[in-house]
Amino acid sequence: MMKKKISIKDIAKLTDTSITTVSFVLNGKGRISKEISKKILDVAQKNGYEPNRMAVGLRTGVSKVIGLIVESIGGPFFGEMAKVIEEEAEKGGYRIIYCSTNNNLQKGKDMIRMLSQQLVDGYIITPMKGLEKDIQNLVDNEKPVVLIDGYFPGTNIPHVLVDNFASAYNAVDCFVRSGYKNIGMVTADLGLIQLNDRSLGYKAALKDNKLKDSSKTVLKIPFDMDKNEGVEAIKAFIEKQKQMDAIFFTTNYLGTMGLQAIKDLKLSIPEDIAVISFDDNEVFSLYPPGITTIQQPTYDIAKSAIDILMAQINTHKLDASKIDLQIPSKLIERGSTLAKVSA
Amino acid sequence: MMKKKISIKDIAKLTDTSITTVSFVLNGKGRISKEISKKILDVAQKNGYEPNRMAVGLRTGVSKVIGLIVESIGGPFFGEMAKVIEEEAEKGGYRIIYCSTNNNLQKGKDMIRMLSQQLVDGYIITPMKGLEKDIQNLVDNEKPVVLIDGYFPGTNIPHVLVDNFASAYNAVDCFVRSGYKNIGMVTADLGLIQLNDRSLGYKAALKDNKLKDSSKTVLKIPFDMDKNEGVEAIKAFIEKQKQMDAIFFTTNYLGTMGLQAIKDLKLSIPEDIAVISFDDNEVFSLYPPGITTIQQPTYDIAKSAIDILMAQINTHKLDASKIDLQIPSKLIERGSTLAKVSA
DNA sequence: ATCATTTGGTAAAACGTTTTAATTGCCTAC
DNA sequence: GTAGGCAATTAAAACGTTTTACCAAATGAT
Repeated sequence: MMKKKISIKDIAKLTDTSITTVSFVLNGKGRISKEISKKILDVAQKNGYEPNRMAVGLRTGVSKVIGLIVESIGGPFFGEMAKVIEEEAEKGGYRIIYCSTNNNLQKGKDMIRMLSQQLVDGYIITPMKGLEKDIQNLVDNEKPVVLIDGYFPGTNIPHVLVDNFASAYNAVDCFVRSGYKNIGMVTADLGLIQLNDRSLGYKAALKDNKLKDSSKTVLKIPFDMDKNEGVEAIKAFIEKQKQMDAIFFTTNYLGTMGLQAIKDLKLSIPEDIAVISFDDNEVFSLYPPGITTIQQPTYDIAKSAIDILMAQINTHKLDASKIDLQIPSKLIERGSTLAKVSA
Repeated sequence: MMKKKISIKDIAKLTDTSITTVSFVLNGKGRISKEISKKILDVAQKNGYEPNRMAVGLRTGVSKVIGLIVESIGGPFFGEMAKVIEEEAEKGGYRIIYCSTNNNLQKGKDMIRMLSQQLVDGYIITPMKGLEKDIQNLVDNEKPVVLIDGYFPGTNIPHVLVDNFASAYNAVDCFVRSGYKNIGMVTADLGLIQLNDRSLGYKAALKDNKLKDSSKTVLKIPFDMDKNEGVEAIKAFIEKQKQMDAIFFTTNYLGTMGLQAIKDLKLSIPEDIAVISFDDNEVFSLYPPGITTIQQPTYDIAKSAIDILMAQINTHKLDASKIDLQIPSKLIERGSTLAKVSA
């Protein structure tokens, strides 16, 4: 059965022309007469000719593949992104090769090294601490790169992400508008700039609202803590901060851990404690009384990222080094931040 | 800056040997003396030599890439799978190129066609109606293929999936054990064999338990219905079936729609209605009182799939056509199926 | 009529590898 | 000492494209 793939050479033979002619016709390059063109196109069509990407890649140095390196595709945030990126890339004839690092630095380095074996034409990467050198190296070698969801302060690598500072600021503002005054925060210890920006936004908002900004109101979950331990830590935190009437979770997974903790403590939302979490997801919309969240504009982020990458790929001399896109988020207000009734 | 990639030819020049010698040493093939080997290895190492995958691919016809075609990587089920597959593939030096079809048949066909341009060495595909021909074609051309999450009845394509029949059967059994007798089902109209198997399991269990099996107790949500419409449909269904005291949702997304519907109707779980859903996820564990779910063994499925694929790739003559792996699921019992108290 | 230009087409090199078959020198056996 | 065998190395072909440079014939200008 195994019908051999047909090559440009076969087509040349079949149409009594030369390899060059066929290549020209197929790529619309040289000047070939209508008749011959038609004949070649017909034969190619009929035999289902598809160019051998390896050969093209070898000859041209272009793979038509872009590398997507994310922390974990499992999350609700990246799944959505991946979809958009893939869809958009496909329009330009590009495919996505996907790798996840699971926050493992060595794995990240390995992935970059592997992909750089003239395998991909560009990169979309969620940066992690320690990868600066490797990524900068790509940029220096004139490989198109776009960072999403984070960036490296002080470097010139284009990036697009949500406006973390403003988002966190707005969250606190929302609490304040509803009458909450003792606002705690739970964040993670991943060394990620985006989390840091969220912390800064939180602190700035507290300050602007003349609320107490004690380091006591902040809990940092170590990056290697598992889910159960995390829940316990949050429970302890809540019990210790008796006066706290609102909590801001800086990531989606912290938010669900927080809900578990609050449930375990048999506290009610928002009467005992109001809640806002980063990253909207199904849990938050469904969980009674509905959890107020900061919805990241995943579509916009992904779209912008791939657009910028494509622009770099297509026009070689584009200077993308100054691109710093911070996209506003949307605060989805739900029951967990209803106005406080009494004191 | 742009340092040219070093090639095997460069190494040959640098070490005063031939291209062949270098290739042999690097691949541990020919018989080359220790000294020369060492010299070559050293130079290669020092210059960070990496083989050009395109060239290797062209010459050998092996791309070291496998294609993963799924319905949507967004879902909780596939995100997890993708991770395992990627991890496992990497051990064999393979990378994953990923595409999603969004249940669009043409897109599925296109993806297969694109990937087959000698781009990938094997496929892991979640099958959809209408793709039989295209996939069978791959198999006929001796491309390794493994289907996950579904299969084509009557064809000889290896597949691995959860035991849908038994899983649904167990769900009904669980209801019965807890005293529920009027058990409805909500499923989708996607033409997927796995959903069909779940329906069969449900019906068989009803029959074995001598419960009424009326087509009235089954709701089929059309595949093109959006979320809100779906919720409304489920609400109407519940209101109409007054005597119904338990519902089985055949997929994860139907389950969350169902929760929304039940919430809207202000019914309480499990007093007014007991619930089981396919596909465990965070919502179900968190949503009070905890929703009983059928947890798919994602790890096992993914691991088996990639293992079978690798086996096919590595030993060309493996006959995988008879592989039909149905892996048991795990019923996670939570509050939504607590024993019924009275009648 | 002659030279320049355009038009339609092709030969051949190159991309970086793998692999087959050949070459050289050396050793062993008779 | 010569035929055969083995060890170490390499030349060259091939994978399927793209592209440069060239060629022949036809057209146009003088």
